[in-house]
Amino acid sequence: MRYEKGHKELTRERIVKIASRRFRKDGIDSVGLASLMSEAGLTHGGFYNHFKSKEDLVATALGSALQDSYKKQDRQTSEENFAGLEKFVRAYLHPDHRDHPDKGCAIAATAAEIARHPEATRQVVAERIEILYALIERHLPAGLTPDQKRQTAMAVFSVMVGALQLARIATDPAASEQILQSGIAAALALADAAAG
Amino acid sequence: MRYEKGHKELTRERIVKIASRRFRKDGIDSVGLASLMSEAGLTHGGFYNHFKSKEDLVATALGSALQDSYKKQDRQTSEENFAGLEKFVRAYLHPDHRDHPDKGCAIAATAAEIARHPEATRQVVAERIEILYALIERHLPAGLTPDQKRQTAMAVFSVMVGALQLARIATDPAASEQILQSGIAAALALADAAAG
DNA sequence: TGTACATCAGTGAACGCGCGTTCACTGATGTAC
DNA sequence: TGTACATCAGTGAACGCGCGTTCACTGATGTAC
Repeated sequence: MRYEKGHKELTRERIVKIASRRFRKDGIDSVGLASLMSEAGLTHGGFYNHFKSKEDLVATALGSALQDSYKKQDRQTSEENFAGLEKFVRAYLHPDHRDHPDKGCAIAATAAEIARHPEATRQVVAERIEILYALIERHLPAGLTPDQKRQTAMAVFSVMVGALQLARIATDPAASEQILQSGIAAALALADAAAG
Repeated sequence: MRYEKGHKELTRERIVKIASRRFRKDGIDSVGLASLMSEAGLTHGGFYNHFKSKEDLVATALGSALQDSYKKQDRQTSEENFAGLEKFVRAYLHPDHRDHPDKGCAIAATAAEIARHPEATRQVVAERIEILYALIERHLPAGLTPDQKRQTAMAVFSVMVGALQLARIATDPAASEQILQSGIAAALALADAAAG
């Protein structure tokens, strides 16, 4: 049957939103198209009206998830100074984020898996990561050269991603908490050291 | 048919070695038991003579991969000082390691996936990570308290894991190289700052 | 030393199931007249 | 305004395939006598 104008676009957005949550929760490979479509209230046959392949959806959903993360972070930590960076880092390495990957950073949730995907998908993600570096750089001292800023932003994000993943693996709650804390301290120390 | 003494143990070790390589190369979920057994020159039916489930193999193979990593690192960087740490960090964040996950660190290759596995599996991995923290701590200045050492070791390893994964995602070779360099600089700065 | 038998690592077929992808079909709405 | 028809998002069955797991069977070797 024929549907009202805008109906297809809404359905597509619904699929992308569900996929971006499920990929972060269960990993990309584990999520089947049939279960995804059924969660969207559809049968799986219609998937290819919206995407040319699963890989197409993967790139779209990861890109969307990362864009949403930035919007959220930007709203919360708009101050372009060290305090803003501290808020950003503390929110990222908060137990809430550790315990809810499905609503969190898609990089931390799928990094190793993304690395095994085709260049086209990695390119989409790489572009979003560039934006994230830029977002971190905005909070760094003005005196630094662009290269120093980029270098520091990369290191800060590396420690954030690594610490979150290690905290998620840890079985001992105290050890997990300590990893988060060490990540916060390290990220801030790196940003601070770059300033001095 | 009946086999010579020690035959079964050799077969088991062969399966574990192949699994530990394949899990790092392709991810845990993507590797099927049939293809694993066939690579070991066996049919898949015999798998359950050696392991009680795929999950059993996953824990065994990850534990084995990590143990092998430590042996290798220990041989290469036995100096218990900053120079030893620098060697360790530079080897970990070397392009060779980035480009050959199948022979590298199992944490960096599967971190987010491990976090989704049952507690028993995560426990095995968590114990190996503890050993890795201890290995890093041996290279830190003697003056630090045990807590300071642990905190620093966690942060150093976090930045190593995060940087390696981000370098593997990057599509631009120069950006990938820069991530590795920023990780090296950051890991050493963190260890150095802890000393001062 | 020679024979009879128990052992058990590995075989190969089968279980039900989900995978990504294709395709002929449906039918309410938008469009053309 | 009313009728005829084209559109196309979504349906549901089917494709070949691989998944983890189970199980009755094989047959060369080790063991007992």
